[in-house]
Amino acid sequence: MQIGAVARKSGVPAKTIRYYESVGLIAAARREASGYRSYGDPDVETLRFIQRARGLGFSVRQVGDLLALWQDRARHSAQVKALSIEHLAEIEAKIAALQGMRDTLEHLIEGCQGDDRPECPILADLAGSSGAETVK
Amino acid sequence: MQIGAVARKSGVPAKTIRYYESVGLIAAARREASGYRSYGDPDVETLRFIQRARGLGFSVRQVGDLLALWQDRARHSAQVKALSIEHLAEIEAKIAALQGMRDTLEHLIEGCQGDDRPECPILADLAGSSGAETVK
DNA sequence: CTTGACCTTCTAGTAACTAGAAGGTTTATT
DNA sequence: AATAAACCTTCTAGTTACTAGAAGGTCAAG
Repeated sequence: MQIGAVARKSGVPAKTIRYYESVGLIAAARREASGYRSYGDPDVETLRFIQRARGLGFSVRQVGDLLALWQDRARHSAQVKALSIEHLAEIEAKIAALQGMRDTLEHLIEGCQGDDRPECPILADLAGSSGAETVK
Repeated sequence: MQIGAVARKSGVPAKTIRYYESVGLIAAARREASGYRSYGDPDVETLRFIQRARGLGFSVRQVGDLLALWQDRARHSAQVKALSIEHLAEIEAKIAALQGMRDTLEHLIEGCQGDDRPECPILADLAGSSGAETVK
């Protein structure tokens, strides 16, 4: 299989596959006589695994760790769980930060007339007019 | 005031102030005979404004727009409101995406024993074992 | 023998900084 | 005067995870 076919089957763009190879997330592919990369079905599986893990927000580095565990028959599920819990915490922190922004923003937007006059509590807040503070 | 003082007063690191200048978010500062950048109190206010807007998640580009509106006496609050609503939508989209990840991840983590055995529903899911799907 | 669909590598751009290097200026102290 | 400490300057490069584009090689069909 050439890279285009793997890309179609896995859903990972060919450019991204080359990128993953370049950063060492996946092993360098065998080459055909032409110099074209050559893949097999297991490679498609690997790319799908990567795709899903990335979809859950794991960083490429974390995906590398997961991949290693996946391919390690002697792994302990505790390792996978620990990695996942760590990532979950990061996600929750991001959610909390975004919710803080959302709440403040919603509040400010509500207070803004949104007409052709210049008065605007959003700008007033950003300017530091002591009003509703930009989240603590 | 030199850049270090403004940095302390505004809370924006000197390097970041230079960066903001380099990308045109703030005007190039006047220079002292020495070549050092020179600032006044209004500059501190501007940087605080930027700081707060960034804290609400506005992109540097958006902050530039907000800054322009802030300094425009003829602005319409509707413009500010529109920009903010747009940004709020982006934030909510991010929150939703992260919540999807969190829910899936939580579910998978719950199902994982986390012991010294290799069986792991997290890896199984990533491998595409049809189980709990990686969010729809 | 040319067209089209593939493939290759390499460079650079994206967002928003941050770190570090190499070196100039100012102020205080010896 | 010399020197040290604390500032400041510019420039380069690294961070994350790709993506776009350029220039060019390969292969099958017409």
